[in-house]
Amino acid sequence: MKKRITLKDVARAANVHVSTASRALDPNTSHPIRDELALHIRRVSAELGYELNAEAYSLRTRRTRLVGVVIPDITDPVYPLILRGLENALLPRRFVSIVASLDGDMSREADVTALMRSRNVDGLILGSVEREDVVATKLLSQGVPLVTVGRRVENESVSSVTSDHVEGIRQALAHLRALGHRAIAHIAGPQKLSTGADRLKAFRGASAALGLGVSERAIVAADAYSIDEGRRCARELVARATGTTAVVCANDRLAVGAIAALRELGLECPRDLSVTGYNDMPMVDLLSPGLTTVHVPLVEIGSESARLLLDLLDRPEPEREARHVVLPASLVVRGSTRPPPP
Amino acid sequence: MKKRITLKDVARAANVHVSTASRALDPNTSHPIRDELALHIRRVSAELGYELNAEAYSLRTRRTRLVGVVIPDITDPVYPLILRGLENALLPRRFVSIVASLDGDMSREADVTALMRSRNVDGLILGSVEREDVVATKLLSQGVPLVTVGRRVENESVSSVTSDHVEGIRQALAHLRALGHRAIAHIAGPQKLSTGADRLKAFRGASAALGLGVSERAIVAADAYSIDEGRRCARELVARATGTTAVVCANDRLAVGAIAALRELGLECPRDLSVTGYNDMPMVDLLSPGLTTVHVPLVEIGSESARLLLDLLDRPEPEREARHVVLPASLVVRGSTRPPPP
DNA sequence: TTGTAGGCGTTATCAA
DNA sequence: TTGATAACGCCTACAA
Repeated sequence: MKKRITLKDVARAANVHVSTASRALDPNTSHPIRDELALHIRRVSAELGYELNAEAYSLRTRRTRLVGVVIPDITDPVYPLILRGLENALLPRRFVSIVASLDGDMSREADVTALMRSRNVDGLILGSVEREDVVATKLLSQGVPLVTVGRRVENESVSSVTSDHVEGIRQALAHLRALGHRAIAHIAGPQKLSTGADRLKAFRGASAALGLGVSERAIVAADAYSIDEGRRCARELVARATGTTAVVCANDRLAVGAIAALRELGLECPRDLSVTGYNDMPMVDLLSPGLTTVHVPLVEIGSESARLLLDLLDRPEPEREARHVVLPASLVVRGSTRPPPP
Repeated sequence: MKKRITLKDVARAANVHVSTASRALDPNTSHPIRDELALHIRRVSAELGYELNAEAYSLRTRRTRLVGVVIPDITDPVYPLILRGLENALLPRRFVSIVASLDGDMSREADVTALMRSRNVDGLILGSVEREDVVATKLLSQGVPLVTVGRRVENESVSSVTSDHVEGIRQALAHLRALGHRAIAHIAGPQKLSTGADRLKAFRGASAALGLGVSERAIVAADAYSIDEGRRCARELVARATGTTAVVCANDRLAVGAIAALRELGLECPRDLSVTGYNDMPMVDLLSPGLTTVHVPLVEIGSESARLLLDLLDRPEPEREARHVVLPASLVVRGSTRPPPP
């Protein structure tokens, strides 16, 4: 590995002092430099192929242009899309992310964020938070710039980007009702998570608004957004909510598990029971039946959360008010829903 | 944000000089320090909650404990698993990765690796390389520690971790042959990629070994590992390779696309045609029919490649010979294969 | 066995 | 408008 060009090399080649070179290369500080000279220095720098040394810069300025990203489970297909959005927004600003997946083990949250802090990340994007999240709360109190993505914490002073659960769930219910369904069950997400709670609340609200009675026994909450939990909840529903003709699931994985469990019980979707999901994750259009689900702009959710964080970082500490962005969600109808059996 | 504890703080609190503190905290250099004193310093350090400043350390030692990872497309479900393996191997060594997805645009490879180099990554893990990869070749010549994952470059001096294509494809063909198939086609991967070329070669080899004639018109190569290309290739096969009863695909996405295209043409898999994939990516077991495919230990491929890179980094420059790890692959039979129609 | 001093590459402050 | 100098936090000869 050849020795890298440093600022000193550029300065020497341009016959100026390093401090002058430093200023000339940073648009923010190049004002005092004679235009002609600045141009010369920049040219020399380019010729030599000079590149700013990231560590030296960070050591001096205490900015790393590094953001930490924590997600619950990278094998959940929604996260690759969110990550893509993040990158799209981060790279043009020359920020880089270090990503950690908790792989379903929330107890790792503290360790992982500690590791990121030890790397002096400028800010954190958290996709793994619970509604009451001790780690997030502590980070906030320590003044770490924070944005949650996909989920919220109850504390309103943490910025967030989510989808419009109220509208998404409303559309799912309205669609089912229009098909003729009246007894509609809900497989809710974990109530520790804002998504689980928000969608359940949306389910109750929309049911009432559509004149659908909600029986408490037609609601069962999953412990995790997994296919297995979807299976379990579907079995429970079948056992205790007879007469149900449709089930709105809080998430695609729950829906996929539910459909599989129904099949194992001899019930065919959509013939016997209609099922909807949430997220429109990749591949659900290829299943048989294709999943009717609430489409969420996952890539935009990612890029928006990065933008929110960059915004925070651009602002001086006192002006860092939290913002809450809600992106539109809308139903996409496929094969897993149809009118109820006669 | 409170001021962080520095080594100087620890030294002051422990009544020693910073150099002593530095030595005491690094197991490699603590030999000269009096055991008792070293212990004391470590205790003080822990009490104060001292953490090494990553940038200062890197600036001084030219090591960042950062590795760059380049993958072709993060929305391809095989990569999240590979990334998980990478993390598993990297985190215990306190290495962190910065990941970039090319999103199918190979021309970004140079920029992305340049960005990573500008961040002074200790090494690179490349999942996106072509067989003749100019970027990889240049990086190698610059002495950058390099490992390719999932794919190889022709240049043998770049370490790689791949699956056993020969055995995987052989098992797929043997299975089809045992079911009674004789006219077996191949949807090959892009021939620019080692996986595409290796699996095609394996297909020819195994066909010969099993006494199956290979008609050249029963082989069509995709331009990318995408569902759409799978569609296109399947249509082409149907048009020109009549009599085919089974098709071995170089990749699951190609297989998924092929099955969809067949259905659009009124051919049902597996009734009319059997199809196999490669990778056993998530969700292919949930499709109808479930995909018979070659299972590849993706997580292990990831962790092994990280281990290979860490190994390189542990070695002094001259001793850095390349290694090529091949992990076992084996067929998992599901619903997409059955005996040919009579 | 411990302390001293210099420097990694950069930016910020102060003089000129 | 430019230059000199110190400092960011750490490691490592070299000296003691």
